[in-house]
Formats: sequence, C-alpha cells, structure tokens
Amino acid sequence: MSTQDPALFALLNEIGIIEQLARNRFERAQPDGLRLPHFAVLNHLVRLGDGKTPGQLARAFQLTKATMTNTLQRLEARGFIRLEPDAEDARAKRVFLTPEGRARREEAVAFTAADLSALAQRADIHADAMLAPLRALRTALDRDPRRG
Amino acid sequence: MSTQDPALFALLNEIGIIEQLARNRFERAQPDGLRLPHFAVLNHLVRLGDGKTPGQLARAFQLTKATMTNTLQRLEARGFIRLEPDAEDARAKRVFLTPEGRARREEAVAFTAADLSALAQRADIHADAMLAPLRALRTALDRDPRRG
DNA sequence: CTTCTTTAGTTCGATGTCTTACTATTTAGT
DNA sequence: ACTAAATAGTAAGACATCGAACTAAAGAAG
Repeated sequence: MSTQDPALFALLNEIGIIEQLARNRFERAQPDGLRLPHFAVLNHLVRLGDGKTPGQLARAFQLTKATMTNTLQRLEARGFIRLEPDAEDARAKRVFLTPEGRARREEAVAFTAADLSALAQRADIHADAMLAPLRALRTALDRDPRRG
Repeated sequence: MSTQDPALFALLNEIGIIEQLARNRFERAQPDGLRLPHFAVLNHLVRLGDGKTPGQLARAFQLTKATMTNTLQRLEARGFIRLEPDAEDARAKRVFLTPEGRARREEAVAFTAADLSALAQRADIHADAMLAPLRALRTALDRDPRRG
C-alpha cells in the first residue's frame, strides 16, 4: 500500500499478510495436518487447564460456537481430546486433554519455539517493543463497537 | 498467553486475533456482503492501475492462483470487474475495473477511513511506530515461497 | 407450576483458502 | 523445428469460519 494510506489502514493490511504467512508457515511444518486452530486449543487447555466448556473456548478465541464445535470434533476424532457431559448442567460438555493431545502439543510447541527463535535471530525483530502497542490495538478493536 | 511465551510467539498470537477482529469488523459493516479480499483487490486495482493479470494479483497478495480465480469470479459476477483475454499471451487474462467496481471501492474506502480514524482517536494507537517493525517481520516471514 | 427467555451445543449452507491435478500456451534446449 | 520444461488459469476436494435455524436444558416471572 502507499504512503498516502492512513497509518492504521496500512498497519492492519500488514497484519493481515503476517497472519497469513505465519499460519501457512506453521501448518506446512506439521507432519500430520495439524491446523493452527487445533494447536491453539490444545495449547490453551494445557496452559489454562482443561475441563473447559466448548462455549468458554469459543469466547476465549472469539470464535462462534459453531466453529468451536467443528474444531473440537476434529480434535476428538484425532484422539487429542475427550468430550464429557457436565454433571451440573446437562446442556454443557467439558473438554479434557488426552495424553496424546498433551504430547502433540509439546511437539508443536518445541518445533514452533525453535523455528521462531531462529527466525528472530536471523532477522532483527523487536517483538517485545511491538507487543504492548498491539495489545492496545486489540483491546480497542475488541471493545469499541462499530459506529453506524 | 502468558509472560513465559517467547515474545515472538505472543506477538503472532496477538496478530492473529487482531486480523480476525479487523476482518469481521469490516465485513459486518458492508451492506452487500462485500468481503475483505474483494475489497483488497478492488483497492489494489484502483491504486496501482488495472489491467493486471490474475497471476500478478495472486503474487501481490501472496495467495494461490486458485484462490485468486475464485475471488475474481465473484467480483466479475457482481459486475465490479471485467476479465479480458491478453492480446499478447493467449494463456493470460487481464483484469479491468468497471465503473461500478470503482464506485464500490470508493464507498468502502470512505467508510473504512472514517471508522479507523474514529477508532484511532478514541484509543491511543501508535500505528506509525508499529509499521516499520511489522514490515520487517513480514519480510522475515516472507522467505519461504513456492506457491501455485 | 406454567410460560417465556436465555444459554449450550449442533446442523446446514455459503465463502475463502489451500493442495493436487488438469488443460492450454509459451519458452528453452538440443 | 521438435520436444521438454515452465507458466497461466481452472476445477475438484478438503477444511475453517460465519450466520441462521434448530434442539435441549436452565433460569426468570407470574
């Protein structure tokens, strides 16, 4: 885009391209077709604890419940999670990691950490400096309803 | 994600969320179902000139040719572009904007500029400062090519 | 307790994107 | 010139995502 763009416009443009490149880079590196959203859910369950409901996960990732249903069905089909009924609320389910799911997450984390570490060294990326401003932008987009 | 994440990992995570929020924000604001990739192509043709080939557009957006074929077919069906055979290369086509396509792009630009401008004012976004480092990150990720 | 509303999750159809495979045309190598 | 490799575009199949419509269950109002 040109220098005449409002800076925020150009920024979001750049962000879109980076997201696409990063997602492709991750997914092409997986030997078994693990998708980024699959990894994201596994990672979330390891870090923040499993036993969450699908709805909680959908809200955490800002995805619709329908999308999370799809992701969880695929993770379950791969044997990476179990879905159990919630004893206290018959409408709800609870998502639990299997040992295979934990192991697959560790594998993906290890690879990704190595890849990103190498990338950050080859190029002079100042990720620390960008993190705070991007979080501010995310927050702004997140709670600022659209006008009109 | 937690503070134990490598900064680049957390950064890409944040970027993924922002991309999703920004795309949804744009698309929900369109009255006619115009998608972000459609707008991106119209905008590109206005700014850099039409008469490009589908392959050139695919490379410009780092998408596969198949994806660009799909986008162009939808833009043509909406009457926003015309596809003409290339006189010098019988394999190729050339993409031209229609008056309707130009008008629709102007409409979307006006809305988006206003929306982003308002957003940038309400929140304290330093888009200028982030642009250069993000471009460096994009360039670093970009070394991986081989597309259709 | 009965009814209305809200919440949890699924299903369905549409769209964007990718990979793989294909056709047609151009270019390069010999 | 002939043939092989590269390039332009398309088609088919897979998957992620969304919105709308649906079912089931819990909560609120009376």
